[in-house]
Amino acid sequence: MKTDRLDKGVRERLLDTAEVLFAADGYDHVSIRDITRYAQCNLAAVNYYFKGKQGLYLDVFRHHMIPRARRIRDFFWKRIKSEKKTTVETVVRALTEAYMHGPLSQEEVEIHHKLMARELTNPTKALDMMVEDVIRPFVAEVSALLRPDLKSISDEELLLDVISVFALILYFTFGRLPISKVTGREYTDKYRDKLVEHVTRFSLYGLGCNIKDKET
Amino acid sequence: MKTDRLDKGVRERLLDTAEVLFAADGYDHVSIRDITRYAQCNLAAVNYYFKGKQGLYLDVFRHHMIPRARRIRDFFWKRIKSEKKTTVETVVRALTEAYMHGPLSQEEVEIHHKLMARELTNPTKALDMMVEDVIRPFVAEVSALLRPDLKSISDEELLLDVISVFALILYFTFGRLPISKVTGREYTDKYRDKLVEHVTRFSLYGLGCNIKDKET
DNA sequence: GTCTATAGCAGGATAGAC
DNA sequence: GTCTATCCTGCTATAGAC
Repeated sequence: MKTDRLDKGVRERLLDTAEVLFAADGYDHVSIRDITRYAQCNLAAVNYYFKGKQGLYLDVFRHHMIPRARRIRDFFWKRIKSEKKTTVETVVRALTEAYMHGPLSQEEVEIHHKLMARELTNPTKALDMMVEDVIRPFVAEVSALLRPDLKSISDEELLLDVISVFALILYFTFGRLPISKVTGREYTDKYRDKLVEHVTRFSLYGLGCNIKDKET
Repeated sequence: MKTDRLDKGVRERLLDTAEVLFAADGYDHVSIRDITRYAQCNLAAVNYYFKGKQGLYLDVFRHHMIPRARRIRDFFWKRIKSEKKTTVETVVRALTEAYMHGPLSQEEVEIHHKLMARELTNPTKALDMMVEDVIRPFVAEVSALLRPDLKSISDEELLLDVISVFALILYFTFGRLPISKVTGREYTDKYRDKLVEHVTRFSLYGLGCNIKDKET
């Protein structure tokens, strides 16, 4: 995200900068004075382009967050379609890796989840957008994929199962802070690999399936 | 928490009120003007008793959050000690119910998790206090309880397993908002029972153990 | 101990020059 | 389209009367 180059146009620079700052410090702690200073443009530009701070915030979701979430989804689907056969294991693994080793840079993952986490605790219109445009459809698609292999459970149970898998993935991705505090381990690349394995295994067992042994 | 009665003393009223308001709207959105108005005391009282807004916030954690978390822990232990034999199932179930059907009123659960969720995304000194005083010891205790039944895995795996169980419990407790949006169901008592069953089952399977059938 | 009044600052928004 | 200057509101914190 260090692409706030001056050749990008004020509008884009504002979106880039605002996203980084909002993620880092939260909506309230960031002033439009901060944003315009970092974006190297004038204070009034925010009002000119986005009709105010709130408008800028929503446009960050419209133009960055939603497309980025779609990239995770596309990555997942490409993976699924490349498999000969979709089993519970391939689905869960593809999902975990789409988040943890997917199309997003580490920096983007960080930003994305910080903003999402903030929305969960301070819900605004942006959360509704994410739920409607990305989360709900994605959950539905994953549920449909798993349906054939989990015949014995109800639709409602299936939904809760899928949510649980997402919960684990999200928790281990965005909860790095307390997790690091409790485990005493930094999120190095190596540790992230370990977490991917852990989440995949735990989810698979959780779904009631046995995972085939697989060299890590 | 509607116990902000005038006979409680200004100090206690301020702690009660501040907790409710901070949980509902977040530290930044709540002014000491709001707090003192609701607590029916003077604006200057916050500075007099707590040396400022931040001091009040930290004292909410010291005097409400930490003791409350300890109550969950105590509830869990009482339950464990009443069992003839501690199995993985009894531990997981006791843990889930301590959070979801435990010693806290629904209102307290709400407040507690909102404040914790806010700390996770906006970490302050309060999070360190919670981790050191409550979370880390509790995780260690649960790990020790499970150790005998999960001999085959390393300490590190065990820790991740325990964190995963907590992750599910916390997600389904504090993540009610997006979950309701996705499932389209309100968190009624009946639905909460269902969630307890789901979390317990998913965790047990996740830990690699088979759950005995049990009438729901 | 409790209150009023106010200092002192920072923020969002906007009017209007260029 | 871009910028400066400014308005207005709201905040925390404190000084000092009672």
